[in-house]
Amino acid sequence: MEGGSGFNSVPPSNSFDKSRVLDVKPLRSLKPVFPNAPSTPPFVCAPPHGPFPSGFTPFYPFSTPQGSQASPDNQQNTTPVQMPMGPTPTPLRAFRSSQAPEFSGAFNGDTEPEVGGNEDGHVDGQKRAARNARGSNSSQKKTRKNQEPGSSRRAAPAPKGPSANFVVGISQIERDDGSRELVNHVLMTFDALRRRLSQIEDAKEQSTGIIKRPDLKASNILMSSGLRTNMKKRIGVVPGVEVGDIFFFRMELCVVGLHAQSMGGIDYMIVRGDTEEEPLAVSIVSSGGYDDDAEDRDVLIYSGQGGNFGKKDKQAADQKLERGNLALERSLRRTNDVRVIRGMKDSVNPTSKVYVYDGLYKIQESWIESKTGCNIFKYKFVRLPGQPGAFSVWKSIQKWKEGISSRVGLILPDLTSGAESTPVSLVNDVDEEKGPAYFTYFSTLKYSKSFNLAQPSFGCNCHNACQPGDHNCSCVTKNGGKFPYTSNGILVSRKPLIYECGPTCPCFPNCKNRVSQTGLKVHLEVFKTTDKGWGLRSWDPIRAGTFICEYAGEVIDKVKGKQGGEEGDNDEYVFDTARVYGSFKWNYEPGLLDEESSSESSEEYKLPSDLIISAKNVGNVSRFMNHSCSPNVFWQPVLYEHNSQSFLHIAFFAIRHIPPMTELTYDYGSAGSDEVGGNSALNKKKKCLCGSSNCRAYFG
DNA sequence: GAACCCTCATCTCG
DNA sequence: CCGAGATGAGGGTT
Repeated sequence: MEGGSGFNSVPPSNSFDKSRVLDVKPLRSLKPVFPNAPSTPPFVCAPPHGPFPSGFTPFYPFSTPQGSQASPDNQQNTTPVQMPMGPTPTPLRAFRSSQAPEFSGAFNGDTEPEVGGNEDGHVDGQKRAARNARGSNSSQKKTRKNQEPGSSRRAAPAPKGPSANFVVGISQIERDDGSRELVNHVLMTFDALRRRLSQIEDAKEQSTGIIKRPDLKASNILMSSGLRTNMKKRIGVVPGVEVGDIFFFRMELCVVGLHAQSMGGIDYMIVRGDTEEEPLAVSIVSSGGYDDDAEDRDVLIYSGQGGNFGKKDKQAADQKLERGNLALERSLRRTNDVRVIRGMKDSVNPTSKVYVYDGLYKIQESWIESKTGCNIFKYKFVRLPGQPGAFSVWKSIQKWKEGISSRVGLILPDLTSGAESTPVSLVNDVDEEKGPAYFTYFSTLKYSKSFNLAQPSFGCNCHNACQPGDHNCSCVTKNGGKFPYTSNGILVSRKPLIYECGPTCPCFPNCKNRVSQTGLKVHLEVFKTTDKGWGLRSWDPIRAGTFICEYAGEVIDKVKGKQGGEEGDNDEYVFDTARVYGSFKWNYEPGLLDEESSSESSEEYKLPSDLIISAKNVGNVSRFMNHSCSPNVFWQPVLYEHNSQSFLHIAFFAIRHIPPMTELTYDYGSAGSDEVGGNSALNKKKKCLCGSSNCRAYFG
């Protein structure tokens, strides 16, 4: 693979290594910008193929015992996609007969079927509010009746009462129908709360060994505050949720309206036709509890629910054609789209799961299988064509990792030549360029002198790993008494400055307060973008708050002026904390918990002094991260000691959950206008290519 | 391993 | 008979 063109991969030497030479000019976001269309859902919901057969089919319950409804055995190896032996789709004439023109749109979200029952969630909201009140969270805003009795929400979409529709900034309409911004906001609030609750839990004495569920607590608070969106159930696309989006908790699916059941795998709604009501499936979660067949990328064999399979001390039984199973059956006949969420093991954190929204599917057939004498329903889901890859991307990555198929366009399997514990691949699948320009890989900062603090500084005295609740640990104290990371190493809050344990501290290297010093944890890839030169992305899913990498390079001494002489002027690889960075909010809102001082959770950086780093000649993966005006990564100053001297570092963390193969970006900020040389600062600005809806057009 | 939470279905009461 | 509220069942998750 590597013998080829361009450069030689020479064995790594531990000393100064100039061998990792990649000799092409760097390029970093310099092309003209074509702003993307606003973030509409990435695909249109087109009917999968051709016109459907019309007319009636005789009522076709597969509940009529297994007779002719073949088990897949006798058709297993035939082509899966076209015309199965399943029932003919019944057109949806029963609904909106007056104006349902074609079948196609009728059930895919264009026209909305009536929703029966569950007129709203307020009842539950109140119940929960009451429940919470007796618990410790008494501070939630009261859920009010935000809908007058008798006003159907469909009939009266406009906000009614003047102020009645706002709780924590989300209007009733927004709670019904979301948007990308809203979904992101809700998810970020959820996770910020969750992290904070974990932090509180971590800090408790071990004696209270009760396992708490911060995810449930967080969602509880959101739900009872009305901080959620897409509450209105719907078939098809959920506004603001995109194919490929990932989630780490079932509750996240709930609060954004992707899948309302907190546990159940099948979510459905009652749809009212002219004559009768029937349940139709809107979404399913396949998470491995049943033996679903998820080998194929576009096909999913899904098992019905119930029957006590896999549960201990419960008698297995036949599954019944009711609830979710019934809804799936009806959806098969109605051929409506069903959202599919695939859950799988999180490779980074094996005890938990990742859920990938894999877009819309249709149910193509169903049958009954027998397992240990009991009947199980099986449903064959087939993915609608034309949607962006989601689960399939995961499958590919899995193959790359197993070495079964190598990455297309792979130039180097590890451009760090072992300098990092996790390899970083170098890939170009868009053109012939063989790699970025020469630089030396180095995984941290090169300081020419120490970072002077007024007060002398020393590490802690812990002799094992520092404990979150330990007030004798000076490192914890320096962080305001709050451990900056959760037990699985996720950053809780942005802060003016984070104090980690350093080489001076006697605590073990596995101390949780050294997150930014432990090297890369996710498998990154430097890749050629189509219009921004080289960029950075990850093979692994990344949780919000995950440490990604630090900005490595040579610290520039301001006194000496511009290092590197003339070239300093157009050094594209400078990181400067003195730039102007737009403020943004990442932390939990203290009002949602019983916490007073919001000043304590300031997100403004406060540095002992400015830090300028150049990664032009020496650097790590960070130098490839491009700018975006709506980034998914932010930087955070981190301080730790070495030989009684403090050193400042810049650590990058994920703003939100980042699906695999999504480009990682952060906000480069802009040079202040007070820069020496007047308008030279302006000249240095570059056109932005981030394409986000709130793009500032220039950066740098 | 235990302690959870959301929705739907059904029941009760006015 | 209807709607509002209460209660129970169901389904896995972390």
